[in-house]
Amino acid sequence: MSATLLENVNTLCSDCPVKSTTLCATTNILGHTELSKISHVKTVPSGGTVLGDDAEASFVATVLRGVVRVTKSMRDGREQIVGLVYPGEFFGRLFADRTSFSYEAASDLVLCVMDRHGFEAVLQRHPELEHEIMLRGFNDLARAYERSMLLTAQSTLERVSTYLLVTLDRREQLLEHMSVELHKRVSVSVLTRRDMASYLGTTIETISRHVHYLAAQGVIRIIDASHFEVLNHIRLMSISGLTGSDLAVLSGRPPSSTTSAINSGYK
Amino acid sequence: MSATLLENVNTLCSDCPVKSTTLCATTNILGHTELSKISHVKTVPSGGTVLGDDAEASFVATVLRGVVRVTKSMRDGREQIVGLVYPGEFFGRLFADRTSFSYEAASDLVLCVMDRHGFEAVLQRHPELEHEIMLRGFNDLARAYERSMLLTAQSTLERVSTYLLVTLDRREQLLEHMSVELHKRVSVSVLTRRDMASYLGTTIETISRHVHYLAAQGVIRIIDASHFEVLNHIRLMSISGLTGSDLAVLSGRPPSSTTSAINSGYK
DNA sequence: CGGGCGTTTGAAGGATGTCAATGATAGTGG
DNA sequence: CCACTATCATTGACATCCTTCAAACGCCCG
Repeated sequence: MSATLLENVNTLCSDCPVKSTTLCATTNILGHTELSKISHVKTVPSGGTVLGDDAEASFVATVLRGVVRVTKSMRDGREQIVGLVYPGEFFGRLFADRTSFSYEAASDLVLCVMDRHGFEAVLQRHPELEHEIMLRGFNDLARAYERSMLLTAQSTLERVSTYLLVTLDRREQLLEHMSVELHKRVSVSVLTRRDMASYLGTTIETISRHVHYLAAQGVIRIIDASHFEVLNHIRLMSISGLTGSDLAVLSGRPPSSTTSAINSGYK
Repeated sequence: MSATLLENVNTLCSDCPVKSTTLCATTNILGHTELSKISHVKTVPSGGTVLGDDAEASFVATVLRGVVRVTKSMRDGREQIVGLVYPGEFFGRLFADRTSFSYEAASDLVLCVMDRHGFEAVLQRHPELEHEIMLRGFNDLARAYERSMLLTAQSTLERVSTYLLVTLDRREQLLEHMSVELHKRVSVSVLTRRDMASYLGTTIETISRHVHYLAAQGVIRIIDASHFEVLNHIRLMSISGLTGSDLAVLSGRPPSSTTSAINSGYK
């Protein structure tokens, strides 16, 4: 694990790497102050558990750096990744005492952790924040529905293609925010093959085969096991079978969230 | 279609068949009055479209009778049921101009329809209602995650078993509310085989085979194509591979929603 | 240099989809 | 009232995608 990422983490909100996309950006100074009072920065090394399954839901958090995997286990031990949480996104179980899923570090994590009860109290005083939480929940739901289709209607090759497109999209979103233009068109998977397989509902062998098939077709170029240059974006989209708006939902770019109109009512 | 179900529908809230489990039950007289002003009863015959995909999200609704199927289509025409909405539950796309999914009548429907903008306005004036909408969204999300696991980690036999258990549970919930004790342990599928297949991510042939396999094992008794008596509940649960709380989530029985504590803050 | 982990590659087997034909049921019109 | 037709469900034979099992390879780190 790259220890450098977890060292010397700045805990000032003004230096927050995702401040423009978090909940904090949707409230006023007062709400912001209240939130900062109950939050603190926490790091979790890759593979670590943030919140176990059926554990006390004592806190919620925003991801500052890294990716959280949300998993669900069956009685016999089979485990399945049901969702991923990317930087700027919020996760945790609100208004319930116990978690229904396990939250784990898919990579080295930097989190902005908030006490759950404290957070719920802030929500009560700030309807605009609760509104934002609700909207984010709707987006999560749309993404989950999209994934339902992905996991059943799509073949494994289509799923792998979709995954490459989503990671590419997410990477470009991050670069946009950081105002950097280099290394575009490169899809970066923070997940190990094992996690990819679990997330896509298949096996590491099948993924390996499909990735190499796409490379043989000239659609992508394999840089290393987790970096892929997308050579033919159109073709990759065509193979994935998805529409642009499908991918937007999966990449966390809400297609037409007309939240501003209603939001203004709260100010 | 059974036309009788859609005839002479009573439009009085006091006669609402699901009044104890709807949103309406979570607000005060004032909110209730506001809601009733913007709502009206609407019937849709089985197979009809309630809201098309990428249509104007002009209204939202509560299901009074019947089941709504939420579907998503791919470019090439493949269609997938991503969710079902049962009586007492709410559906629709809030705070967005266009739907991302298609909502269709899986059976004859009686809906309590509300103008979307009007409903959003009521939510603004009644935080306790928006809070309830949010909680229901969280439950929907948990159910969608549960389904992600179901559709990938589980075999088709396990999925069929799960479906039978869920329909049994939902039926018993309905009977509870209606204070009737007859025909317990009978699983009733309102879905056609085609819809079942789409919902479970498999084919009608596979479902047919598994249902008959379960009957041959003495786990269920096939009454007709849509009615199944569950003879060995323990065994069926064991075959499904799920835990009791997994099934609770899928059946719409939230395991431990401690909403009362926070809700009291609003009153 | 050696061990362990992650990935790749190959071969074989199985679960499930596909194709096809028959049977059951309900609604329709004569 | 009864054939007639359409839709749905069942059943069988076959095809195939994908998993499983197995082994080799590469790479990082001790």
